[in-house]
Amino acid sequence: VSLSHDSAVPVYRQLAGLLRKRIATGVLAPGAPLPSESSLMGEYGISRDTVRKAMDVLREEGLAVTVQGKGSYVTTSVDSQG
Amino acid sequence: VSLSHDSAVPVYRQLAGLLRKRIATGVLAPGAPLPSESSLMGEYGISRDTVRKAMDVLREEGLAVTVQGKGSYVTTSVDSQG
DNA sequence: TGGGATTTGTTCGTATGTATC
DNA sequence: TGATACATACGAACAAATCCC
Repeated sequence: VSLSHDSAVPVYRQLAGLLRKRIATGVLAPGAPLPSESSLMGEYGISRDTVRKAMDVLREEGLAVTVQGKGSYVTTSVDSQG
Repeated sequence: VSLSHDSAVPVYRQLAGLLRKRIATGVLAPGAPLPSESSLMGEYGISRDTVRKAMDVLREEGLAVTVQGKGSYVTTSVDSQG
């Protein structure tokens, strides 16, 4: 699995889609920690800025929650307020 | 206070003028921090590029100084070298 | 109590591409 | 052609929260 800079789809959206699929398929279960920013940077050879934009997307979609100093986690029922 | 895209005056110059007035009237005193790029982006619904162009104008006029990782500040006497 | 490592939060610096006027 | 404006992407610095020893 890799990301392309030669795509019409921005890299940060490609990464968001990739993580979204892991969540949808249960590879990342509710409450599970998502990879840290630095690990995603290293794994895909992208900048922190791009990683964070991808996380922004997932948070807006309600799929992830982030805690400063800890990390990001797949949303659980208690994280949802709807 | 808002900015218009339907003006002969570019948005970045409108923003520069708006901040210049705040400085002139003392709303923003010497040494005071100016709003961050992201807050100005959000407040006026404009891009970072446009915000930065406005700050360029203020710096050229000697009204503001900018420090990476910190922010921009209204010029004080010690900031001036003339 | 303290210090270091890890992680996220926020800020500015720079470059490139695209679209519009 | 050039100025304006937005989006994307990578860097760099500083700040704050967490965790562990």
